[in-house]
Amino acid sequence: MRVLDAAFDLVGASSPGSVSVDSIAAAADVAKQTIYRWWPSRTAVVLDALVHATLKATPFRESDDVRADFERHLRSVVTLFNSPTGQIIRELVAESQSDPEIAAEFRQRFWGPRRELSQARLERGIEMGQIRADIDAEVVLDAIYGALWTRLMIGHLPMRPADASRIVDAVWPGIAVD
Amino acid sequence: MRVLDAAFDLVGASSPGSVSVDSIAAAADVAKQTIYRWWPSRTAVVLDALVHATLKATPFRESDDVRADFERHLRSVVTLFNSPTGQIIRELVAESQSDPEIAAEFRQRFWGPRRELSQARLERGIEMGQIRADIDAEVVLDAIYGALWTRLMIGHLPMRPADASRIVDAVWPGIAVD
DNA sequence: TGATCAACAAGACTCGTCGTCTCGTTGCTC
DNA sequence: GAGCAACGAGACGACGAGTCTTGTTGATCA
Repeated sequence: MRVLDAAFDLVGASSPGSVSVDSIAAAADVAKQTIYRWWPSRTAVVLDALVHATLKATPFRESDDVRADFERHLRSVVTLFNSPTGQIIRELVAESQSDPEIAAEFRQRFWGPRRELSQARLERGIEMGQIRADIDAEVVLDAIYGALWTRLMIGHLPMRPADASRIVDAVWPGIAVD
Repeated sequence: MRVLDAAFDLVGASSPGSVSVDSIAAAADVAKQTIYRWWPSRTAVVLDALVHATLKATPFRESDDVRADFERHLRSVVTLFNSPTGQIIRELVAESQSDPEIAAEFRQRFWGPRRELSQARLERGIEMGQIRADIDAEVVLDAIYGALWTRLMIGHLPMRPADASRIVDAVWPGIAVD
């Protein structure tokens, strides 16, 4: 879809919030009305572009070492956040603050599926005897991934692949068996 | 300052992004030009209102038990995020995504000072022999506080005081001595 | 071949908000 | 009481979201 590609390129390349529907329409060589025929709002286009572009991004590899799997996955999240996709995510989270519907849809279509993958990996780790069974999975995942999400949204520090290891270093002793 | 009070009340009470300069001016019984005489932009007013309202909020108590201090502080952050101030923070982080100047000022005036307090407490903990000296302080703080910041910005789960304890439970074994 | 119709491009339009500008008023200072 | 800075009130221009109109295209079916 030309519209989604144009939205992805424009939002990913420039600073969030600076991309108008007119510019997306112009870049996609499409009439504005055509965009509103298929999407209810500007942000819905951007959300669709994000979901469309990240369907296969950052998969969760399942080896026999849960900790290594998490570290690997965190590393791919760092790469994703540092890519144009990171700009799009920033824009959508920003928009979510003033639009509950976008917030709900963002959680349902982007956040939820990824959270479920992480959660499933955590539970498998428990079954495999590598992770304690009495942890609060939500809190643990918020601590692990929240570190990166916060850097994405606040921008107080850059994200580097090595940070993935350090995050796991910080959290793992609290959840590992023994 | 009537303008700051009005901005705080309006933004804190309604959903972020729905408060215009006109409505702030009307609520403060002030001409719009007066606002622009003292602040460069709408968001600057909101940021000022936030800083003004939280000068003394969530202090860091320093007992001889670093872990208890962090848990207590996290609890106060939960309260802050669940209050109208949380709405204002959400709005400012959202605005930061499209305005680098606001982002920089938000980090400098709100995020920075609070981060320094946490960092200082962490370092004192190291001196006191309760925290390992080889931790990455930034990553540890991002994991601890990022869990709450992420819930604030994504809204996937509510924040409850008990979560403060669980966050500390999850992270502490990774940073405590022994 | 020709009628029908949905999707389309182009662009005018309304509406709300940001930020600027003008003008007349207030209240303080010398 | 003259001068002046801050003020209230409100008009104004710019801009982007979303709607609406008009004329065109291209596929389907008789």
